[in-house]
Amino acid sequence: MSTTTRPDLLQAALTLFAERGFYGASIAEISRELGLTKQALLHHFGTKEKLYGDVLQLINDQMLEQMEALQTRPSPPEHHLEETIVALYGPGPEATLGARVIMRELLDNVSRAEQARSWYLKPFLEKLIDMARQVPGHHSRSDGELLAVVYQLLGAVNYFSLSQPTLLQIFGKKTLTETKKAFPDELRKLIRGALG
Amino acid sequence: MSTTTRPDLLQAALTLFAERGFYGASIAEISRELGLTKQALLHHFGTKEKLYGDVLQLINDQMLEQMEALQTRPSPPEHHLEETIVALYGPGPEATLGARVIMRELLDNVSRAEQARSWYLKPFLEKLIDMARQVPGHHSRSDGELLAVVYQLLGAVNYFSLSQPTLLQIFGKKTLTETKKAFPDELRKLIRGALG
DNA sequence: GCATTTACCTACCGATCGGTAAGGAGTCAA
DNA sequence: TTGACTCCTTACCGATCGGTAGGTAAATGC
Repeated sequence: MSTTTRPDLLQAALTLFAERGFYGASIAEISRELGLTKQALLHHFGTKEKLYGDVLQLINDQMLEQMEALQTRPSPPEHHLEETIVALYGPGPEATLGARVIMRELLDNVSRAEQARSWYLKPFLEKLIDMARQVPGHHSRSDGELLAVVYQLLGAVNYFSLSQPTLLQIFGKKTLTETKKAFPDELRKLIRGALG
Repeated sequence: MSTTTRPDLLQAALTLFAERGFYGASIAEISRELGLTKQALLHHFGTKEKLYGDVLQLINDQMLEQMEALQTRPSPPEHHLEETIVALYGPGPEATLGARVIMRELLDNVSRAEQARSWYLKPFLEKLIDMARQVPGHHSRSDGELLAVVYQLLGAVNYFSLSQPTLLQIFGKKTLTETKKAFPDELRKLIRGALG
């Protein structure tokens, strides 16, 4: 097995799935990105669905890796969750590629046949729920209640990240720069409000 | 022009665009939903792009209508924004159809050629920014800063709404019921935290 | 040194995509 | 009665979709 082709194809697939979605990105285009034919891609991944599954797996691994990197520095639990959420806010476009794919997956797997893929997200969400339960005053809350808290925080940070290109078109560079600058501080205020 | 066909087609298109996205929903399937041929649909709307534009227009009209309905009851400004955000939280699946299409539009118009459609969202966002500025302590803040606040609140409510089908698969009915029950109260706590 | 596997290719498949052409059935006004 | 218009049809079109079949050339294993 070539040591570079497969990861390169995975990265190209991640980018195109993020930009155009599962239906909008064709395997011909993904492979063309590297000067290959779609049959080279099918040789490595079998089907488009399997390629997509591998992309989701890659994103999941990267997210968990990032979370564990943060966990090495010990800190009070409420800070820990706050830092984890804030860390999800990557202002650059390439930082949000994974978030875009996940958002599309959340939207799509309602209708697509194979739905088992949503389970890729479970470890990540459970880790966040555990973190929330460590916060003073939340020890005895149920998973469901904590999921509400966690998901609102996830939405607050992710929704904006995904919308940045569109917001740039609507409001222009100057306003969006102000927004990006104000975002982390506002986000921390919001997190503390939500955690009581 | 038939008075029922066109709105029916629009509604079917809205549903399918919400479920499968612009690329995933074909005009053949949309029209088949109503027992017509795709040529009947093309007769009414010309092209798929135009149909999609009309769907966005419909969603925009409905959202502004809902906002104006809330505005009739006078209330202190911080309550007004809070109620507007909370009202966006519709637990049912059909209530979030518009939000799904908008989310897909936010994701897609990065790559699609015609980007002018994102302007459909501008009046809605500007109205929210105005509301935020009425809140005590926020009178002198810039549009960009207020956009950060508003967008975090939008994300907090919308991200969960869109994710409900997936969360049901991951966590099961019992946990999700807890989450839905806890959601509005947590949301209000979060909003008050964000607005200081 | 020979067999197998890997990594790609060209050629092709049926299905479906968005869209065009042309016309039929019904309504309505002149 | 005729012409115009609306609504919707069948019959296509070229392009592209995901995927299969079969082969080649190079690397790898024994």
